[in-house]
Amino acid sequence: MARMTPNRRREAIIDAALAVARRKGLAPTTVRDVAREMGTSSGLIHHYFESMDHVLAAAFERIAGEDLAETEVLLDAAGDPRSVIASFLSSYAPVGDDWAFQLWLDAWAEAARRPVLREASSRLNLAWAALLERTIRAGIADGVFRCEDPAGAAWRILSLVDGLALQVVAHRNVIERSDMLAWAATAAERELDLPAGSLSV
Amino acid sequence: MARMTPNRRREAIIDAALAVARRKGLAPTTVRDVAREMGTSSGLIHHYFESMDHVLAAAFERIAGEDLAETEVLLDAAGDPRSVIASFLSSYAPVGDDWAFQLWLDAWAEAARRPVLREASSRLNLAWAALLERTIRAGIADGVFRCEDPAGAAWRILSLVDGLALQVVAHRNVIERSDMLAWAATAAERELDLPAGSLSV
DNA sequence: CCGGTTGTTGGACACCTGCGCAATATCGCC
DNA sequence: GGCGATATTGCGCAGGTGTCCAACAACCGG
Repeated sequence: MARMTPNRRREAIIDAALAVARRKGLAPTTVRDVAREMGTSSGLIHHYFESMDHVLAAAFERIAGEDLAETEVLLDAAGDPRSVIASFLSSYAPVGDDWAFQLWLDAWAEAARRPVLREASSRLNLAWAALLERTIRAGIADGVFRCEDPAGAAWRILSLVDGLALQVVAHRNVIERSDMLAWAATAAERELDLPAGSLSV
Repeated sequence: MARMTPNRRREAIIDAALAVARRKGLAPTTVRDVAREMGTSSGLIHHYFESMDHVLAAAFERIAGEDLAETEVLLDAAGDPRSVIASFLSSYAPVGDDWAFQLWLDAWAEAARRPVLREASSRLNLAWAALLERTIRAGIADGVFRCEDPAGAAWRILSLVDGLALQVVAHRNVIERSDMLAWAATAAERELDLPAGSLSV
């Protein structure tokens, strides 16, 4: 295959790993899968990554990091903290056969067995909570929200949304996306002392 | 190995599978692991189970079902719905190197790839939500709780607790067990219109 | 006591896994 | 243009996986 500079090749490997992981999940993605996806040999992957764990961690970090960055842009763009929370909730709710959240499920389960993945996953989860807390504090400063414990509220909202999304993705027939949205909105409104219905679209 | 009646052998296989899964998680538990744990040959397992997926699903169902049954006894024993909720929360919070909740993480992640496991997992999750809803309704009838939407409240409390426990188990350094307990109690008190602090021990 | 039913064995099968390494191909540089 | 550096190959290695099946052994009814 065409020779690439180390940086470009690293990115290409992560891209390929992500493409495969989107299709079949993080845990069952193998070296050979990634190589085939790239159209190269499998040895190449070990030339750039210490182990397969590092590849998977990098792939997961890429997609989760992108989602996080998008939401951060959203936060800086929209001046209104309430609409930031509202679109946070609706963007978090999985649509259709959404494999992005499945990657989170895989990451959480595999964290116990793959230290590198655990490191990435915990760092990204902390970043999400921090982002949420920042938004809440901004809303309090604006006088839109009222909340005694922004850090706790952030973790409660994030964990609730994780727990709900988990049901939607893992068991397709248990919770509807619309339930998730309604329930998450209700809880967030209570956390931030907003009038009922002000977070629903 | 000593010959057993079909029923006893089936149970023995599930016991052994569970013992292994407790140690290394659900996904990495293999036929040979279970056979070695039982002290028998691996062929025996396929004489009783259609596939390895069925073994794992049965093992998961056993442990999750037991936890559920224990909590159901708790509910029937303690007449006070508030103390039922309180002990639900504290029993849900993982202690130490608790691999029981790791089995839930594995089940949720593997649900997408193992239909039999998904079926068991979704059924048990529904049962947990139903149990919680029943407790809430009992509390409303007793005049202890006030809650407009018992079903929604049940799913919100359950999902929040799942989301928090997930952080405790998957990333050990992100959330402390004490945080989880405090945050879950706060949220549940709001859901059920209880005075702040009445669910903490 | 003997024959048939059936629990149990242990290895074969085909396939997959991550990883390492000598050989090869392709690049930039002098 | 040749040379050194290095990106890339392709396969081998040791080990793992679920599943299947002929053979063996223990039990139970006749």
